[in-house]
Amino acid sequence: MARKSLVGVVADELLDRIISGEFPPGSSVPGELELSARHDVSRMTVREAMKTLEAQRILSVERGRGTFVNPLNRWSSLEAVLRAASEGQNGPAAAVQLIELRRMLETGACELAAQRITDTELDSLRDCVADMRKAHHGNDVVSFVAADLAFHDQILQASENVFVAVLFEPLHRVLEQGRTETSKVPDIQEHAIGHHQKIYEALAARDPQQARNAMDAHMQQTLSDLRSYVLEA
Amino acid sequence: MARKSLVGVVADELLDRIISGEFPPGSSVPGELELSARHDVSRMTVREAMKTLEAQRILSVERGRGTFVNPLNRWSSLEAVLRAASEGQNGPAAAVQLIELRRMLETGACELAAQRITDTELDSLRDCVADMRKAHHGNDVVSFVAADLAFHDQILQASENVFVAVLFEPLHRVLEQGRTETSKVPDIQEHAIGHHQKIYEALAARDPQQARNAMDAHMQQTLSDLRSYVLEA
DNA sequence: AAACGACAGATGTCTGACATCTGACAAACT
DNA sequence: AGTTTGTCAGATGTCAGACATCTGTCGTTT
Repeated sequence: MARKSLVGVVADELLDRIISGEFPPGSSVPGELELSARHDVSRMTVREAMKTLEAQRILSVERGRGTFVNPLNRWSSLEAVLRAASEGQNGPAAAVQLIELRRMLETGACELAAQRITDTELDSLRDCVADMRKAHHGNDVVSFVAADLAFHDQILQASENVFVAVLFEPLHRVLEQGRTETSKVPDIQEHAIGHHQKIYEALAARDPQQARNAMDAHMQQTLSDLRSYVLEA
Repeated sequence: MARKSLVGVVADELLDRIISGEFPPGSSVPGELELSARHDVSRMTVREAMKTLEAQRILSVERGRGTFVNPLNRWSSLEAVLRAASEGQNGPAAAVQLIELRRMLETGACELAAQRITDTELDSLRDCVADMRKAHHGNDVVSFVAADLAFHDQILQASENVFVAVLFEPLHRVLEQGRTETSKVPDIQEHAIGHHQKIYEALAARDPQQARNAMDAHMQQTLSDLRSYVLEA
């Protein structure tokens, strides 16, 4: 079961203690010796755990002084920030903020893609929509989600902006599960197909503004889907 | 002078070798023993360097098999991706893509901020613009840039979206230097003041669409400033 | 031909030691 | 008194060597 390395466990536990507020930003975390005693591991293991948190800018290690917690806005790990932001009753608020972020990136990428997309990529998009239709009629949720993701991935790639793709990747992972849930509802599937179709048409027309608006409508729909899904839960 | 730790040096060198194409995505990097011999450091030092790269999803370590390079789109470090994307003659293209990304985030944040900004935050924005004017008349480039950055930071904060702030932070660092350069030109300063004024007015009116457009105009201006700056260099 | 076992090579972890940096306090010097 | 300097505790940085455990491979056995 526990397939994680000791380093990962220690890093996770330490991050949990940080997120729980035990070590607020600016304060110092216990020394390596103390942590190695607490978790019953060697000092090297603690050091490697610290290094992973330091690489994510969650901790700042200062030689001779100690190790300190950085303020949240310095963290470079979306996942860690998500964990921190979802603490307590902030889960729904964090989810909304994630969708807002996704909206910015996807609408922006879509606008760029309209100016740069190739015919081959357009064909690929058309195929994705066709796959979504087929999966919809066949009640194949897994294939539906796969085609949905492929569609958005293709647009990201067509935007020819590496950085957008990089920033979007962690979002991809985080939003994946929720997507599968909402995609189970047939009505939502139909909505999605319609929106994707319109996005495709706008891209085929190579009209940046229209592409942006089409994607924006899709995102708004997703947000409202999420709201109703979260409310009933 | 060399104030970096050995771990940092090893990690940097290894990342350089990866970026240079010596270890393409999917391939394996040399084993810990080989690297420790090459860099004349202990195995622990190499391991900690690897851990920093692994935490940034640049490497995937698989026990018993080896350590492998992830494809670029899996990397989670904007800075590392920037280094990779700027290789060779791709520097200008990467810079343009960065601005595109910044445009997405800032226009999006500005749109959100228009719906959520407080009177206190509006006052702060007004002060920033005033500071920019003062610095402009006094030929104080440093103060000008500081007020400029404070203005954008304030909007980010008013958007009340933690994730946008997190994603933007590395951009902040990367774009800082270039900003100081372009801000030296008086004409560009005047343009910036005008744009900031309009952004402020749109936010004060709490009009999301207008705020978005005002920020977008500012970003377009910045992009064209960059183009002319890059072209002449 | 399939199953098993030995083996090489890779990462995971531990132990203990020494080096070096920082901050603080006390002794020594002006 | 005020400043400098020395020393020390505590923190991180690095090293060396050892053993554990996982993976893929290659013979050997059945």
